[in-house]
Amino acid sequence: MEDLLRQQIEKIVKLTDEEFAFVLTHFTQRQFKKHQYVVQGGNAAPNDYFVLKGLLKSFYLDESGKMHILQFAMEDWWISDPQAYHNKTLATLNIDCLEDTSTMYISIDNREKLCADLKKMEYFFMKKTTAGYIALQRRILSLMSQKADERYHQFISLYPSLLQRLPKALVASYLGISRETLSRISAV
Amino acid sequence: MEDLLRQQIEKIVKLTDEEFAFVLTHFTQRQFKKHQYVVQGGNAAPNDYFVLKGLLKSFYLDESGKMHILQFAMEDWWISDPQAYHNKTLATLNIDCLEDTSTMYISIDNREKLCADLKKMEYFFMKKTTAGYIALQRRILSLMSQKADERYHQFISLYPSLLQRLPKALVASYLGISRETLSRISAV
DNA sequence: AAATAAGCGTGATCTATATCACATCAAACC
DNA sequence: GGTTTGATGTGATATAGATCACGCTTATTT
Repeated sequence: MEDLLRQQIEKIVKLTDEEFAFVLTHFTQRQFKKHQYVVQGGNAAPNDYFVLKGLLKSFYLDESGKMHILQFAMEDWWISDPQAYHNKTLATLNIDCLEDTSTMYISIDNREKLCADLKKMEYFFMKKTTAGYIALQRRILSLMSQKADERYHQFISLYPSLLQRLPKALVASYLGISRETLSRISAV
Repeated sequence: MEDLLRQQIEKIVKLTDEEFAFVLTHFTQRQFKKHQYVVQGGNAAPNDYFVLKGLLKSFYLDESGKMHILQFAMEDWWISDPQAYHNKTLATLNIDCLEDTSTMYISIDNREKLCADLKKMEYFFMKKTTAGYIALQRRILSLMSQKADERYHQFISLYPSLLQRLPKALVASYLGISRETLSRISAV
């Protein structure tokens, strides 16, 4: 099962069995059930979760109580409150499970140790973060330059498998539109 | 003048004079004039620019020709087309100068060499990228959860000095609102 | 098996913001 | 020094999308 993690890392840096075993000592496994919270706003959130199985969402609740979804994470994806994680502050985001979920997480302290001791892993995280940065920039452009229907169609073509596991209302929230408007958009 | 760069790096990692001299060998200085393009969509964009003096913007032109500003960069900031830079692909963004500008840039190849030879610098870039990721996530939330006037007021309090150097129409484009709407928002 | 909640669609209405159209003033340029 | 260009404000109008309100169906829960 940890193979999933190794495969992902090895897409970027090659590891010996010993090195991967060493990497693994920095991770902890943890299971969650559907509806269970992984991170709650106001609490510490010192872990970054790699998803082995299942589906989660991270979201922000604004002053009026409206939910805004920042990210989904399914198999082979990572999820955290990055600000709380890297700056060791309290979470402003929430993360909960849309399905029963199995994860491996690494604490920020373990990550810092791992990067110090195995520079390959620092390189891996660098690549991962850079790719994430580029994806976020694309999402900003999409929010600024595209209409609701264009964003929905882009989502459909970008994440067809994810779409099938999500209620439409959550997709709408991720895209920054109301569920009623999304419901009126033709899927094709 | 390179002091500005050294100061920024040393906020995160300490460098000896020799190390900084070595870092500097990976950078090149370049001046640009107001209105001059630094990166043009469709061309290669293999450099990341650190601003010593001046002001630039990066922007995307959508199919209808409308401009969407992703970023400004003034003294002590960095600017590039991250996707073109890291993936060594052609630029989809444009970068031009709002004032006469003086920069130091590092090519992606030099950056890779520098990170390989001086791990401290890999750590520095890691921190910088992570901070950027967090900032982009905040901007996404702001676009999704805040009204035009709230975003404008947040911009004013976040970047008061930048505001004074920018025409309002560019601020509006950065915030994802029309210049007319921004003009109708009271500044206080 | 009944009861409650979640998911989805759809009509009616409202509203924030875009768009179009000018006018004014300052700045840059020939 | 006169002229084009850029920057800003503001009225009038249009519209994408939000919000409110309802019904129907399918899952969960007890």
